[in-house]
Amino acid sequence: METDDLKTQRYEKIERLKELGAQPYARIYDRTHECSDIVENWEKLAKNEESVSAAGRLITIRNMGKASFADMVDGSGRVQVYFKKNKLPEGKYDIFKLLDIGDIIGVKGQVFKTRTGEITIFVEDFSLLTKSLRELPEKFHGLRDVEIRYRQRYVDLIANREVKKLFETRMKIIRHIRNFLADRDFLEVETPMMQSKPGGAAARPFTTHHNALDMDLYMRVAPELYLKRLAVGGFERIFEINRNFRNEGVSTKHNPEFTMLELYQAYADYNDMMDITEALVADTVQAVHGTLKITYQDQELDFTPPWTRIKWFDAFREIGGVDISVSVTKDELLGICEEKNISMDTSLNMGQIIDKLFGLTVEEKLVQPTFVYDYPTEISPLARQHDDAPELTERFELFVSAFEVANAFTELTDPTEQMRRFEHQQELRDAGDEEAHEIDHDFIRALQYGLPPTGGLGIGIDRLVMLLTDSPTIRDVIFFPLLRPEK
RNA sequence: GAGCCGUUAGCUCAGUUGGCAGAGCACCGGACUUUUAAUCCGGGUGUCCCGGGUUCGAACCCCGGACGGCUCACCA
Repeated sequence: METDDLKTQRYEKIERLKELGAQPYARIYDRTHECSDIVENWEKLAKNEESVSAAGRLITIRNMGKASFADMVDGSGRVQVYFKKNKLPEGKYDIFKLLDIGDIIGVKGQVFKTRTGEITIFVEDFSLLTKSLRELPEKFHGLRDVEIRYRQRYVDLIANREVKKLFETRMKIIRHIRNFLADRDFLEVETPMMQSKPGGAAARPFTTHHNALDMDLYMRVAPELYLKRLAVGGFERIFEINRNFRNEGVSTKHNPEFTMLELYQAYADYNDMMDITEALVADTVQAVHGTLKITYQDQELDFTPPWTRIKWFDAFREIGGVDISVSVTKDELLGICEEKNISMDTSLNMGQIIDKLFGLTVEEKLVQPTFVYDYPTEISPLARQHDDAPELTERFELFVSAFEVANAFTELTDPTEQMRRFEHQQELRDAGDEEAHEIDHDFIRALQYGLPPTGGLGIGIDRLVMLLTDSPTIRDVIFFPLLRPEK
């Protein structure tokens, strides 16, 4: 046999099937049960001698001459099917013999239990519904090659059932979060993904172009500034779960497009945001695992509230071993880096250095859920400063297993102060910090109409899903992670 | 963007000192009417990622490239 030709073989089989009266690509099939229903309710079904119909993909075939067993899976699970030549309509067994692993079929028959105890459909009649032209990966080892798994996720989902389960968990987590927020009277809204001015986070955007209007547009790096505009408009409890796009590195924790929850609550502050974060995450962990203690990459994580809350400068000193105050100078910081053998790009600005140093000395040690709060104003351009300490903001981040999961603050509502912050950002930008904010005059205008005191929260959904599914890389929780094109 | 590692049959993987390209599953042919990674007999289906080089001879050694993974950098 020539090589090319599994597909050739299968095209030939299609012709033979057609000659035998089978349609290789059927329109529809009426099912009475899903596979798992049949397995769960088999006693009743067998006793009543009910004829059931089910459909699914053949994943194994054990041929024994004039009879054969096969396993069939549908969206619910797996069931065994039994084809016996003299129980099928005349000539139908010849059609069965032309079926391959990977084909999708519909079967009709009675349920019974084999002498080895396997619940099985005794097929009285069946139809080919969709012929498969490609071989599925080997049944025993499954599909391991991560490149094929990510590029051809459809094969991964067929070959590795636990991958399908993982994504089902992802969807359940998101649904759970939506329900949690709906129960608390939050409305889900949608704001622009394409923005003429990207804002709301310190990140480099993707650029695109609108032809008819001949204008450059940016894929959003965050919905924040639009959501706050809606808060100005009178929406007191809103959230958005949607994609953000950042034109930055790809890693086990970063994909260029990722899913973010942002929520805003009027007449609330960052303490309320800590409470809602704790409740939302703990509730979701409980819903997925039935417990608040889970394992992530061999680490025990305990989500039982209350979680540790530590001030940013206290964390820096107690956990990072960096004893500084908010009046620290750039030279002092660089001295500390040298002392600690941390290589630091000296051209970075003050905020970038202090943020990076915090990341390197503190974050990696925050394994159990920990709120770090009261961030420097320098690195928090959209957060409200403390009344009695304007160099600090009412902002926190949540860390779990050494990575950031949430970021929240009491929103800055004073348009004059916001303008000052934007102007400072613009200076940083002019000095070479490409991630610093541009001035958004319309956002200032919105604040001038009056944003009520508001608390805001962002949670990285992909990272939360990683934690709850014990996934070592973000690519495992995104159906189609970004890869370079093939060939 | 940098360093390290990987790429061999549809899939999972071996491949000796540089000397005819291998196994299991899948697939094809045959046997088998309750199997469970069914079993038994027969069959190897290949651009060894790509392009150069060294050599009598390269999957193997050297150079360049592609894609992927990990670590770092950047970030969430």
